[in-house]
Amino acid sequence: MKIISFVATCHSAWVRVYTNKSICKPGISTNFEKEVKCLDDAVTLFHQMVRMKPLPSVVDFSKLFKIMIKMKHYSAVLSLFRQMRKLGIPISDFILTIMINSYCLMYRVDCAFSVLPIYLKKGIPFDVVTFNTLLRGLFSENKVKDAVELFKKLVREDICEPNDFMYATVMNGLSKRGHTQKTLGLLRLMEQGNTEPDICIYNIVIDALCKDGNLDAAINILNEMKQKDIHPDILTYNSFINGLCKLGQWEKVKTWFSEMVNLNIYPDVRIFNILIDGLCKEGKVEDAEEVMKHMVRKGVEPDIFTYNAIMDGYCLRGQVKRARRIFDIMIDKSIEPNIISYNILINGYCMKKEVNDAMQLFCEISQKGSKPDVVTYNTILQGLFKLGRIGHAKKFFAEMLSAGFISDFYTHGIVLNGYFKYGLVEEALSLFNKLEGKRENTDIELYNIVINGLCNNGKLDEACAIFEKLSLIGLLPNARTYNKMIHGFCLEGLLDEANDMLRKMEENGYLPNVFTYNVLVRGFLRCSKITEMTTFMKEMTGRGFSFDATTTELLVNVLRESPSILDMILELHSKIMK
DNA sequence: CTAGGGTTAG
Repeated sequence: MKIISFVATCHSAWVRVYTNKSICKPGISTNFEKEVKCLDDAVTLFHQMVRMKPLPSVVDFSKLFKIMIKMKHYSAVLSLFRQMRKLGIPISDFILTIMINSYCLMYRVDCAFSVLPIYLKKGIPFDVVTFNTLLRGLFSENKVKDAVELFKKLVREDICEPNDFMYATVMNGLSKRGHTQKTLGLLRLMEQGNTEPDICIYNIVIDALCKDGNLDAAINILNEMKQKDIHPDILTYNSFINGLCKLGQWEKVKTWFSEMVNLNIYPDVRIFNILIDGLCKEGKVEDAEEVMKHMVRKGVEPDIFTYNAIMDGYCLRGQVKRARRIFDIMIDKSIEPNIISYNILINGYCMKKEVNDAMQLFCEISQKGSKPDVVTYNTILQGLFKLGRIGHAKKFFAEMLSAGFISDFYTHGIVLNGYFKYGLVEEALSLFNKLEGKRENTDIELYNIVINGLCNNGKLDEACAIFEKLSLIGLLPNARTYNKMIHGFCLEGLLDEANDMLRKMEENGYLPNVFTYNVLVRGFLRCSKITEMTTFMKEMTGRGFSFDATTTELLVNVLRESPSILDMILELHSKIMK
């Protein structure tokens, strides 16, 4: 059954159960929310409030600040807070937490810590919320080490007893930054302590495992949770369905979707978006559009995520014109495109080498009230390098920096790769040296690019020197690093050295993969070392790897010259085919 | 009135 008819069936089942229930939002209506529409309103209200006699309570000030934070006027909140203190208006622990949070939301966790002395001065005790807010701030600036240290300190020195909120903050911070095992460790720690993990905690762990593609482990956690009589909710299903979509396991997606509906969990726009995005990434954009029509019929309105996913789906298939039509439809439905919508289309144009259209759209962004971001620049840079428009690319990179954008890891990768690809070794190394000087050289992938670039430009010695330097910087080579080095040795016909590198790779726990074998086979092939080549080919096919296009082409050429290896090739071929 | 979990682009 197709996904769409399946979704439809599930949905009708749900609608039968729920049609009579009305969904009511909890009413958080305050007078403020209606009155305060912009920053000016908030400031005006604040000045009215401080003149009132008697003064409004600290709760009212908190409410006002909360609204301002919602409107993202963080620095204004801080400035009003300073005025409050100057006027001698009493403050509370709530207000102080709001200040800490404002700093954190501005990515100024250092300033957030400087609020702590005010607690001491006013005799307000720290509580678990104070530290929890600070932990969130640390994570949001990717200061994982500091966050973990603070958390450990709180526990070790008995400064505050972590509650479920704090565990959730730390676990979410860790899991979102790839530390799935540490997240799992904290779950186990909780189970030993006084705080019982709740559905939120389990969802964090399950989501991390699903994102890693480790669905089996996620299911184990789900079963543990069920044994404690904690039931999965829509977010749990979200994680599983997302994980299954990414693995392309559509049959299982159906099973989980139907299970969810049978539990009377109503699919919302987010879970439909996951489904739609999964279908689009797999090239099934028509199915995705069907799902979208279905959700509209059921009263779930598509949002910007829905449209962006479908646009990306068409772009990935090279149908930028259709993507553009979706873009226009979205605007007709009064959904304002965001920078991601533009980036998707720009990427679509760049993939088709239509960089002029991409540039035109780039110019439209600011006219339409949006702002380009680093992704926009990276996408266009990549497009320019792809077309070999080096001069334009250099100019665009310079423009990006002078416009105040901070180049990121992707930018550096794109520019370095581009320079090396067109033989601009000097420029590449000059940029690389700058990055090393700014200590922006903490990612092994950056080194992989440089090693690869040097090898491809006949500078094997310099590549070796950089490879040797890795341990000094404290970076561990990964499988790609070894592959690039092996590739470099093979290019120079240094097959013994390539073999040594392969040994090192295995010693450090990396099994040769499909790239390693292809590179080695090509290396031996080029040097007509047929016996060695045969050994690798057998090992390779034995592990289920096949030859890529470049290797196949080389093989065909070699066959013309030495037909004697034909038998062996046919034998290996039949092994791969079965 | 302060804090926690799910979807998009390079």
